[in-house]
Amino acid sequence: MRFTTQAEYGLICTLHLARFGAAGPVAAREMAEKEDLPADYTEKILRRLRQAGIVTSVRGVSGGFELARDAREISVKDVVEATEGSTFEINCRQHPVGAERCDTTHDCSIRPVWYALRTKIDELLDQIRISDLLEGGEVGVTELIDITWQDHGDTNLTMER
Amino acid sequence: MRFTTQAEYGLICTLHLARFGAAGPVAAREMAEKEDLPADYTEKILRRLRQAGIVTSVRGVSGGFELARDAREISVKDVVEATEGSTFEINCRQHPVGAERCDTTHDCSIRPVWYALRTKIDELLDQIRISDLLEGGEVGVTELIDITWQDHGDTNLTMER
DNA sequence: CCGAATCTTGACTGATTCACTCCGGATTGA
DNA sequence: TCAATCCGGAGTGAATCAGTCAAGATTCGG
Repeated sequence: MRFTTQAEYGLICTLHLARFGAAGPVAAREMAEKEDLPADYTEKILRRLRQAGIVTSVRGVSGGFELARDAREISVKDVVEATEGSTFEINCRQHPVGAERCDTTHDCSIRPVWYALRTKIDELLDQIRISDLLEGGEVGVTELIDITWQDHGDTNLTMER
Repeated sequence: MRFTTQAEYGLICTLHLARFGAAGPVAAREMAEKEDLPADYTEKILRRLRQAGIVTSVRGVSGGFELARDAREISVKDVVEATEGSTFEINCRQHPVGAERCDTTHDCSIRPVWYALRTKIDELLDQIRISDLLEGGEVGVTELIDITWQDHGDTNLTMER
């Protein structure tokens, strides 16, 4: 199981706009060149990000793309869902293993595993914002996530231990 | 992102053996028929489970497959890794987005996200054992996982709250 | 108002993966 | 010996992936 290049490119583009987009819209071609990504494909990804409301586009000569909102308000989950369509797909619906077995009326002890997994994945990806990836580099982000995911919303937990 | 049918079939087969395998080895064809799975494909999956040491096989006329160890000692992660090869693949190695960018010497703030996600996924799938899926049905398993995943190994936490 | 730069949409394509099937063989019990 | 089973690997059609390409719409500078 893996994410396709679209999620990766989507994050790279969003991150690029968060870094360099303050001065005004960045052209897709320029972004692709700077990030060393295939130009036409980059345009396609940016289109998806726009359709999802993550970036806005300006047409015309000095047009390009900008973040639609603050980087703190854009999660990795937003970008992944925009580019891949979903974070973790439950097979029961789109790729059922036999119509009967995967019907919701049929009792299946495996199904809760996939739902739990999806919840877990979404929780993590939703916690991580584009702003978190902007500074601190790889080491900084690693430390940040380490803290974040031991938290689960109970802020006293770490201190009490 | 999703798991292929192999993970699903792998779980179904392992679960089948946990349920009905006590009396002796179950033939692949018989299992496929009872579980309504494609016969040849089922054999292939069982082969992978055997190669991973999850099941053992007995050849000859009344041969078949049995669990290699107690169902409590087999996690969903074991089965997924056996059938799919891995739980969550980090693209940086197998599907790098440009050799330079994904080189380990290059600082990449996105990489920690994928590593954190893999850790999360593995944690959950490792906690859930085949024995957990045997009884209680879909509702029972859902409740069990709900409890399990709020635990994170700190057993006092739930009580103290 | 023309043309260059840009975004927009959708069709198209080669490579890979998925979800199987098929076949020839090895092993074992009756 | 023979039938039932497992074993290993090759083969196959369909879907998905990772892009490309072409034709059009929009905007700005001159």
